[in-house]
Amino acid sequence: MGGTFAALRPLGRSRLYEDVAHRLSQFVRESAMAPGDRFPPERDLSQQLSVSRTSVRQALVVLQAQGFVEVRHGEGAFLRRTRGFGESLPKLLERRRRLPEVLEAREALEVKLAELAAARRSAGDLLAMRGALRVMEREIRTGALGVAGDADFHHAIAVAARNKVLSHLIDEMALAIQESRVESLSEPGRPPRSLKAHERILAGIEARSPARAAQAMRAHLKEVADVALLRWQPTDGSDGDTEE
Amino acid sequence: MGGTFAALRPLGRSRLYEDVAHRLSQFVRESAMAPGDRFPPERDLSQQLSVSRTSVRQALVVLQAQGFVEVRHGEGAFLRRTRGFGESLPKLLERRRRLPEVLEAREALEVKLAELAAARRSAGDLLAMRGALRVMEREIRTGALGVAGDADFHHAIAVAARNKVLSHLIDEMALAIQESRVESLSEPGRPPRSLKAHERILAGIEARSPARAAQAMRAHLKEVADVALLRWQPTDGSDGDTEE
DNA sequence: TGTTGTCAATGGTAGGACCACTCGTCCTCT
DNA sequence: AGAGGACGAGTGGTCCTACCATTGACAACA
Repeated sequence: MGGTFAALRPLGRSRLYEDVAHRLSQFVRESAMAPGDRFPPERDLSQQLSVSRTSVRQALVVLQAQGFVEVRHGEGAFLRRTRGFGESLPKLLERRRRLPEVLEAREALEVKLAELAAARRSAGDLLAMRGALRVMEREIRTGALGVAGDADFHHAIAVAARNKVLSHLIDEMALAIQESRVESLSEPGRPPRSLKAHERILAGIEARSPARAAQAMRAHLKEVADVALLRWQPTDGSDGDTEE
Repeated sequence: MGGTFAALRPLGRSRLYEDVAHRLSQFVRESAMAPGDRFPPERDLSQQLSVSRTSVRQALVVLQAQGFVEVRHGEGAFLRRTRGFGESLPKLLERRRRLPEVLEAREALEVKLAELAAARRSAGDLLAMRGALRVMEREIRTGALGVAGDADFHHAIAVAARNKVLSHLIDEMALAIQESRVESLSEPGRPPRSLKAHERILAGIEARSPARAAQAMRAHLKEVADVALLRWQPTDGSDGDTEE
């Protein structure tokens, strides 16, 4: 195939509204806007950036969905918060190298979820968890990795924790976590031990012991992290981010 | 003023693209779409929903920014994940009554941040934290609550933790946390004790002791939660959500 | 058989028209 | 002079239409 030429890489054009959003984030910084301040009118932005109003609006719609701006009909668009303006989690997670950070965040959330689940779980929640483990067990017995049962189990815990905010946060990282899950369970001999770990977590939740459940979850994720990190550390070194 | 009539409440019209996004989430559920499946073309959706293509596109842009769909030029829009489809954290947090959930999520994240900060903080990070506490101390001395210094301190910890994913998650909740911060510091006698708690956290981070830092943060947030919850519990009872 | 050109399907952007909401201004009536 | 209301400019919300850009499939061709 010969050499790979950097100049001939895919060229992946970004969407215009993303560029606009990026420009707006620059504007926020450079003009030292503070929360509550108003943005220039859409028509002005459209003209100054030489793009259609449509594109400006799409950018604003995104920024609003992310909670960075608030658009009020008849009044204008206002800055809500400055920190991390324009950065979205999906974008952040798509850039690889994030593995260690994802695992740390996952631990923070899932340990708490397990703790809460132990305190609040209903009988139905336990049923869901047991069902998930049975699925995982059957998967493993038939030679599969057990990713489906694994995912179901953790999700059942999230449900049992009765906290939509935490559930939402873990869902936001779902794709990235799924990757690390597959990664981890692909390690020879890992699935059965993972199943055992899950059973210990379940035991803690079943016994309504937040401390035990949390501890078991922490230990479980610690193992996952160790397996995953061994694979990714060597490739690492610099961060890979494109800072300005 | 007489009685309040539910039928005459502000009428707050939602934006059309939000309705469209909501319809799409219904569609995802009812048609039992699975990740990877393709949505109908924009033009079709536009016609079937009797809205302009513009509105459909805005909805898709939002869903894409939230990581629920992936739109590929020339191919179509594809479902990425199903869980929590269409729900956004800002929307979730705007609906009040979320206080307890926010505090639980905050604890999960900040305890981990403190732990990581203790392991990774640089000398500069310590400077930032001390600076924040000095600001808070001066605020209190001049009769203010110390919210600015408080916020700065926690942010300095997030920076020192060197984890952009966790930082991003905490930033997403920044507004809601700020509310609880004000709430908490408004309690008579609270600011000075909060300052003391911060100093204990700083001591743990300074000593590079993740365990102590985490424990101090946990204790601090426990106090915050106790103060806040006493005020909100009475009003509580049902969840306040509008489930279908 | 493999290569290439073509075309239909689909998303991306532009521009203009018009509607809806907000707020300040100015006029009118008392 | 003050209160109330009419009006209009500014700004976001939606629609429509045309056209560009990318992709994938299929047919035509060598």
